Amino acid sequence: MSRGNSCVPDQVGSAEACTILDVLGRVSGKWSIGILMETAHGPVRFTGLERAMPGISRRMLTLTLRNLERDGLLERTVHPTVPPRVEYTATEMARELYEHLAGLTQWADRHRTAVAAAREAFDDGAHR
Amino acid sequence: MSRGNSCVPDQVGSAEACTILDVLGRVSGKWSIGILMETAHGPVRFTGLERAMPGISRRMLTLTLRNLERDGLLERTVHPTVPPRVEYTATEMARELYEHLAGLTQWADRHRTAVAAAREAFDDGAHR
DNA sequence: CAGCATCCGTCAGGATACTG
DNA sequence: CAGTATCCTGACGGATGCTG
Repeated sequence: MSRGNSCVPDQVGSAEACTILDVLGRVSGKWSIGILMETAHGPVRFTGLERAMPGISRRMLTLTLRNLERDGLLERTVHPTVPPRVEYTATEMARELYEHLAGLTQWADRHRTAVAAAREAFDDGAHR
Repeated sequence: MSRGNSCVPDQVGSAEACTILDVLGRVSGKWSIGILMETAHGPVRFTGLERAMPGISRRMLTLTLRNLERDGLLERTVHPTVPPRVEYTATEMARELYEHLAGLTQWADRHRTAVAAAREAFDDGAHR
């Protein structure tokens, strides 16, 4: 999903589609949602997040945190101690967003078997 | 977003995060949502979709249609006439999904200015 | 501890030509 | 008309080493 989407307006229903794409772009990264979930219930430190998201690289953790902070979804608090201590917390806005995402989860749960069946049927009939 | 996500289970809240990522993966493509909107209210032909989505390439139109069909979100009907005539319609499942996506649009609308402000503040303080 | 810099592989997606 | 087949580019994301 490209950031900086300029959303050209001469398209049927584009305004709505672009808005959705815009917000999806904010959370469709591989780690964004996990981090939002992790920070939803209070401050978490950098290392804490690293442990909570097995497999994430330092680079991606930093990048994802920066993007979420930039959009106002995460609050970053630096305690000027030594060693440094940085805490991340999801903003109210982010928690609201998560509520809507939960709606998608419910949809997925309801139609899980239907989707699986459709896939099987499709992949099945394909190579024949 | 990688398809075929195996969703390793030894992660905090991973089940939920994976479910969301899974459904997001289905619609976070550049054209998926636009096509779902276009086909939500009745059958549309290939060329019709091509016209309705300015900028899309034949390749991406075909790929997106195939993926949506594979997941059971689109129904593909071939009329064996000459010239060929193929029609696509969103399934009931897809229309339900779109309802939930609309929730995201509302969130975006409510927080549009807040997000813009956060970005400006962030980008502003960055190079100083 | 909490990062930034660098290199590199993979893949979504664009452009274009060809076909049943 | 409705695709398939190639080629190509850029963005996303992984691995690793260095630092205030």
